[in-house]
Amino acid sequence: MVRRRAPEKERREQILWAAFEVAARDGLAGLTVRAVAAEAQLSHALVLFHFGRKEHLLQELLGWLLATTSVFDVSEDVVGFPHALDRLYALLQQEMARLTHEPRHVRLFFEYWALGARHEPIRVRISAELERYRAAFRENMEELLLAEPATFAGITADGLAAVAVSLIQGCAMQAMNDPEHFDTDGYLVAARGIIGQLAAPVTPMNARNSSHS
Amino acid sequence: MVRRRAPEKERREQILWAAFEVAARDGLAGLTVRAVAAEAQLSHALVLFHFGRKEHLLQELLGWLLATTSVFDVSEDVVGFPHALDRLYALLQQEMARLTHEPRHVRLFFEYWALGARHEPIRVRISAELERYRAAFRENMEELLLAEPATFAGITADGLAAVAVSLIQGCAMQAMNDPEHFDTDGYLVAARGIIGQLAAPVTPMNARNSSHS
DNA sequence: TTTGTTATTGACCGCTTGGTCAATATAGGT
DNA sequence: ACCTATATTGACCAAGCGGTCAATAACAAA
Repeated sequence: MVRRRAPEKERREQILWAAFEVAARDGLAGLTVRAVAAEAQLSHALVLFHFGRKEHLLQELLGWLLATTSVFDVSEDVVGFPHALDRLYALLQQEMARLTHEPRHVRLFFEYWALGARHEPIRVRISAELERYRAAFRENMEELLLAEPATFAGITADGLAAVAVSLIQGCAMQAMNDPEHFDTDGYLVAARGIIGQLAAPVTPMNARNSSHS
Repeated sequence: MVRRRAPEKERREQILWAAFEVAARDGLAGLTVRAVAAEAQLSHALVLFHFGRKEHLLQELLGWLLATTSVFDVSEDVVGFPHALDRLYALLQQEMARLTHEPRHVRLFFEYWALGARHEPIRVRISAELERYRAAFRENMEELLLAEPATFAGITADGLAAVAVSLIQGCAMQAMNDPEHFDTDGYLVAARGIIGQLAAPVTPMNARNSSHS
């Protein structure tokens, strides 16, 4: 009926946003060309005109998701802390906060992860993103390892970074589908406590054996 | 063509197994009534005859998955160790091994988790399973907390159990889609190292400050 | 105004899906 | 052998899917 022409770039962004809305609401299973078109109030033929195939839309939505998600703005808030341990705390807390502020992005990421099992190009991109995620922690972990080489004999920075990523992913999985029953604060405290044991500077005050012997 | 009558229970199990094969191969998106029927070499009408609706098949497959998956046979191998920490090690290692021995079960569980976001009855069952999973660790964690209450001030057994579950889930997510690039052993060593810092019996040999001062 | 390019649409196609149903073959009790 | 139960099937249906295409409206350039 009412037709308004729009430049290609603008339309594509509009359609991608609509695709995200649909995927966030109905899951990737509900991401149909027609549903996206309805969300954007366009004809479904126009969506295919701009993206060629649904497959392209699916892949570009993943690109949009990875680009849009505010991953690891490590810069300002985190860098301030002098100690590596404090930066790790801040990093973890920041990521936990992101899980609760952008749950739809995180959830969609998990869905793409599952899709990646049977879809190689998507699997590759998801793996790369996870690797990028670990890399953001690795630097920090190397500092921790250097501080106390004897304690961490045999442990690699990669291993520790992977563990850090697990802490975030695992919290997301347990909390997202059951937010009122899962104690996110208790989780954060426990995670922080564990990390604290990792590399707390050894002084008489917090030395472990002060409570024994 | 060749028709053989089978008692209801037998047929249902046959169909459920076929459903698992299909879901493991093609994902829940590929779990169609017809695909299951083809896998079981039956007509698709027969599948609907025994399960009524696809919805029922989907739910019963989840039940089958949770029942079949060899979760937490804590009994024999683990109970043997006298120290809580060793039992925790064994538990973690056992679960890690399960991830690699039953990857299809684990992957399907993740897919049900994602589906649970828009499907309440499934979400409820998944949440319950995760809770059950945490409970298996909680008992162990309480022992650790009792051993050194000062070190873990403010930390709850629930929080620690959730962290333990995260270690397993996170490892699965990072490793499953990228097994040759992810260092599972390094992960396990790191996780074990972290836990070791948690509550290792304090002796001159492994006391942390032995490398300092 | 005319012309040419392109964004947009509705109609259409072939295919797959979940689900129903009458017809039929099978087994067990008598 | 007959009869009743039910397990099993192929045919059918409406709905929704991705994708194609000719027709058309909007816009910029001439």
